[in-house]
Amino acid sequence: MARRRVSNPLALAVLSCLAERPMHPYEISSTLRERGKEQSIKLNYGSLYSVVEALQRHGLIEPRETARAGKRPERTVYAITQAGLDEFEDWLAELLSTPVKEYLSLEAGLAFMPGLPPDVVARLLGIRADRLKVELRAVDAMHEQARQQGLVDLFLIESLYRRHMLAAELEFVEKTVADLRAGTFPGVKAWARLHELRAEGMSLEAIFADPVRHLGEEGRVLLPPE
Amino acid sequence: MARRRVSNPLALAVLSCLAERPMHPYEISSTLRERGKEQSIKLNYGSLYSVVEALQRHGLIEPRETARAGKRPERTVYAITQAGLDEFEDWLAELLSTPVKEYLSLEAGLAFMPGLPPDVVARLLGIRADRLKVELRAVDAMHEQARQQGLVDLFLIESLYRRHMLAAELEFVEKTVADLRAGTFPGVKAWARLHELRAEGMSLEAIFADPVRHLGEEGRVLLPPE
DNA sequence: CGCAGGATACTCGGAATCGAGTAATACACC
DNA sequence: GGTGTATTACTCGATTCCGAGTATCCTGCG
Repeated sequence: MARRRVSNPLALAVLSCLAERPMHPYEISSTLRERGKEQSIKLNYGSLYSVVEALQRHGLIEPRETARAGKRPERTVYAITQAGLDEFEDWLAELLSTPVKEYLSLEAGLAFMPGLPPDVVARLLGIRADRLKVELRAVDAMHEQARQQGLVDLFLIESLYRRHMLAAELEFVEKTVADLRAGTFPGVKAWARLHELRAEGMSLEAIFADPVRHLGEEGRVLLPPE
Repeated sequence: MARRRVSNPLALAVLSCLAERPMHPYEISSTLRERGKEQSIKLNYGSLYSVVEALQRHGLIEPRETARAGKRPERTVYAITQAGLDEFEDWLAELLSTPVKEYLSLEAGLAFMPGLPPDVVARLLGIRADRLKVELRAVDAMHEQARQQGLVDLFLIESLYRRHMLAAELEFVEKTVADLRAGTFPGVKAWARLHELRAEGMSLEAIFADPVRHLGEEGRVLLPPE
């Protein structure tokens, strides 16, 4: 992703619009919004205009005409160049063929999960599960409506993917909550004990200094591997 | 996420380390790396030092001592404050309980998928599926090794989540490839025809002007809803 | 006819990001 | 004792991001 001349995904959206026909920046943003693409690509004005400028600088698009209606700010209409078309296809091919490491917010949360006691984590993840269900219902309602308007899957595919991933996350969260609640989550006893001691005023440093003594055999997992 | 004083997730990682004991920035980075957290949180030096400075500015951490060994650059050791501990717990709770809209790169790719012909897309997604399988095997090997070293799920949870999501993505990609190959993907005929016409030199604008004529009945989906 | 409210069309500058570069020390090995 | 490579520990500034703010125009309604 880093080696692309213009790396903001919004640039791909701009190229995609201009591959259809010349437009001015604001028209691009309206078109994307109308088609629901702003669900898949972060769209904000600041980025749009700087991305358009960068695309022009690199010869991927070029200004076609600058019309001025009345005292409005002038609108510059851009057209895609051959280099831009090539870049669009190449970029799209890369996006489809090559997984990139994404930093999901839940992954960050889970990475530091032991920082809260297990019963609290179970409660919080339970809340997340409820919210995911709400989101899933909203996506389903949207699909229902889109289908009634005659839209085929071809134009909903990114949303279907989104739904699939939401459902997968829900599955994982619910399984984790169940394990925590049932006490079958490996290491949960030492984890709970650690937070009890902390609540009694013991410092993490003191607990880590001799985990087996403070947390029992399960505390052994805190010792360095060697 | 926007209302947090320091919004870079790396700040959460810093707080998490300092909740254990005071450290200097470089030590934080080594600790995170050692524990594999840099898989879940983007860690680079530039961000680390600016995040530490921001945390200090907001009173979430404070400098404890600045040691200088020889002519080395001085190392400032930071400790977490009570405000920092509160922020850590609150942030963690939010991450666990509240889904946020993430912009996945495949979602962007799928959103503009019709920009390439269906057979090409099928091939590209096939490549992606292969790469996902490679990644899954790598994750599995890592887990195998971690378990042999006595690590419990508690410290692998973020990686287990990652694996779960990778598997879900693979499932979606394989299903889509199968539908495309079988020709059962809704709208695929018009989509393929559109790229044939383009290859013959017809412009997208011309095709969109009268989709039903150029693409047959299936082309109707390109007409505006009304 | 006047005017509120929405759509159109951007601008701006402060904040965040990033990774290459630097510079000192430690350690191994010949 | 010299040399080369790895590790420690950061710095810097060029880019990128972003969203609140601004200014104009259109439209319908009383």
